[in-house]
Amino acid sequence: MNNKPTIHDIAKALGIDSSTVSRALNDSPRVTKSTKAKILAKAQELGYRRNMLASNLRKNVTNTIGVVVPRISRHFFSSAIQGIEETAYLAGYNVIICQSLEQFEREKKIIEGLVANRVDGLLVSVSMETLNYNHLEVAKKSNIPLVFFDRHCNLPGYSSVLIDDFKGGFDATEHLIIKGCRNIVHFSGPQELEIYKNRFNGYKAALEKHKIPFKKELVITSRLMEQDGYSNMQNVLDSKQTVDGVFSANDVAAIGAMKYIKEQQIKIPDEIAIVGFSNEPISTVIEPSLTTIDQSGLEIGKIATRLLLEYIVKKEIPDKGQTITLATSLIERNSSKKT
Amino acid sequence: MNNKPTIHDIAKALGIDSSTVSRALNDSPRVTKSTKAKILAKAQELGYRRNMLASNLRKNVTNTIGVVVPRISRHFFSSAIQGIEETAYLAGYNVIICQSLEQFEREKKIIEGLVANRVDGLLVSVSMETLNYNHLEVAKKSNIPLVFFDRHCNLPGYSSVLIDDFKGGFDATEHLIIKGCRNIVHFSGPQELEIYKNRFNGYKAALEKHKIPFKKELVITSRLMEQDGYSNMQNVLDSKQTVDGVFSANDVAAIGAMKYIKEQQIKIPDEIAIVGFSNEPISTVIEPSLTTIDQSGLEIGKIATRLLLEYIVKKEIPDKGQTITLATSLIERNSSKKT
DNA sequence: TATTCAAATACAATCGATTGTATTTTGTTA
DNA sequence: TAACAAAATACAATCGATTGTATTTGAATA
Repeated sequence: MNNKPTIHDIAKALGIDSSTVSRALNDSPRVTKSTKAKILAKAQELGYRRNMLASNLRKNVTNTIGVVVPRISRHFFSSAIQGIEETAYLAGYNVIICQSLEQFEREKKIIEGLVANRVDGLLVSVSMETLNYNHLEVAKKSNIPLVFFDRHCNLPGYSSVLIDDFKGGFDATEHLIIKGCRNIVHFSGPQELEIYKNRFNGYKAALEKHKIPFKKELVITSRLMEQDGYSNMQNVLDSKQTVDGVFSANDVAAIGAMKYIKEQQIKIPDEIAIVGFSNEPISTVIEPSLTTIDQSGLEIGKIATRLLLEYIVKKEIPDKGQTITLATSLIERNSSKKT
Repeated sequence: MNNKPTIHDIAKALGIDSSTVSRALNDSPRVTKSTKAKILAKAQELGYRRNMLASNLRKNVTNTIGVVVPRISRHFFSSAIQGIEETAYLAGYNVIICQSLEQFEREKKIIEGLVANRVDGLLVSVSMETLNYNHLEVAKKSNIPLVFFDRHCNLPGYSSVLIDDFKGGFDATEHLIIKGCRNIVHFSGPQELEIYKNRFNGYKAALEKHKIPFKKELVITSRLMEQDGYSNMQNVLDSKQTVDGVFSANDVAAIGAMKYIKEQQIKIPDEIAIVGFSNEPISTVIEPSLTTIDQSGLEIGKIATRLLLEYIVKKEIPDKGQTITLATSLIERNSSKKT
């Protein structure tokens, strides 16, 4: 009772060979229907469960995809995970979800662990601290295909599924300009991450298009937590800059900024209009509701998984990766609804 | 290049036996320092990574804990996961996170998968659809210890780490009563789940203590999504009931209700006061901010993991489980701040 | 009934690491 | 230097399932 039954226990109980049991449990045509029935009944009776460790070791496949995201609690990532799971399960794959919590060391350990556990593929959205890519090369050396989604590394030989951050940043900024803003603060994230660089470039391009001079003192870089948005806003207002608009590279920091602005009795959007990025559910709850850039996590997850599964099935990692870019859309709400 | 190096490759390259390599890589005292150094260097050179499948199969241990939650995007669960991960990593265990999305079938498949992959233990918070516990018994039959957290099943032989839902429900309701409410609606969840039953019982007990007659038409059961809160509120107001308070068994439904109430230009808290449950971050963002019951996900995760690790280390599943109940606290915010 | 061939099943190696036991090597002592 | 204990290493079985090959079984045909 203590030890879990194996195919050998079933074989012994029926006086047959374990290979036949294995084939029966895998519904092989090499076993006759009647013995299959006997084996299945005995398996049921003994409460047999296949030991996937042994099976995977022998088959050198795990039917498992490892997913690494910065934080599962972010709506964007949890919907990406949902897209990943849906697609993976349909293809018969399991998914292991891991969060780096934006820490490089954790990310590194996680990837080493997933590689040691021989996942068949990896879907990665890197942390804000990831400047060095050796831990990712480990996967490649182990012949494990890796697809980036959303937050990628600019490395040759990897595929990525991204959203059009440049366009998103551009649209957000231009929206504020059209609403009449001329002094637009931008909250950006670590510039090592392509997504923040691109959103920032979109911001600059929109200013340029509308002949508004770029002022670097209006760009504040942080890790974009709620507290960062709050204190960034405080700093920029304390510095006596003229500010009539804020484009934050994520919603969470935008909400932090709004909390500070509201405390100061400054009117949103009339005195300062605000646009966020990601369309977190919280952006519909805050008052005024937050204008933001929508990015479909579900879709990015599905597409990235499909791409990864292609590589897994073909058993080959392409020499140069492909990049798929998904469109974003601006969702106008009250935080920018100037007349 | 195609195949990953094994201990045998290292052994062959150095002209020694693979058992020595294995011992060296595990830092066994049975291997001399100089050979250890040679082996480590060669392992490094070949890019060796231990195959955990083989190792785990042989050792009959995976150093992995499986976690099943309804939804990773809920703040309470993502902080519980953080507590679980912290505790587990310190003890040298990995964590596999899975979400049932409140679906029984998914939960069943997930648990079967985790059992087949021979996790060393399970931490489970059941879905709203879980009425039947056979899939959980499977774990016990496989000698895998299982600890419930937050949402448990009333099964003998399992340990649980819970919060004091009765007290939480009682406090929430009494708080509304003290604020002067006499017609308090309660949004409850599926009664099969102990947590909702207990919150409901707390609600009834508070009414009773204050001699307010219980009216069953003021209790509405749903799955407590935001949309449910919205339509529950609509229904109860349309039915022309007198309502001056709402105690929702979670924050998300409370927020749905608030959206409807605000649309109807009814004043919160003066005409209707509201209390939620869970202290989701969103409850500080909505206006008025939501009074709620705080439950520490981090703590519940840590304690449940410690308990599970005890069972894993002792290699025994106790005949009768223990139940640990954590205190809750009411956080008063503006949605109930009547004068 | 003997022969043949296909279907069903058994045998045995294998996946990669671990570990108890056996053997060899090393260093120490007489 | 021979003898011996201790240290270092080699041998071989094992974890549980899979799978190519070999053998047996059984049915059909001559």
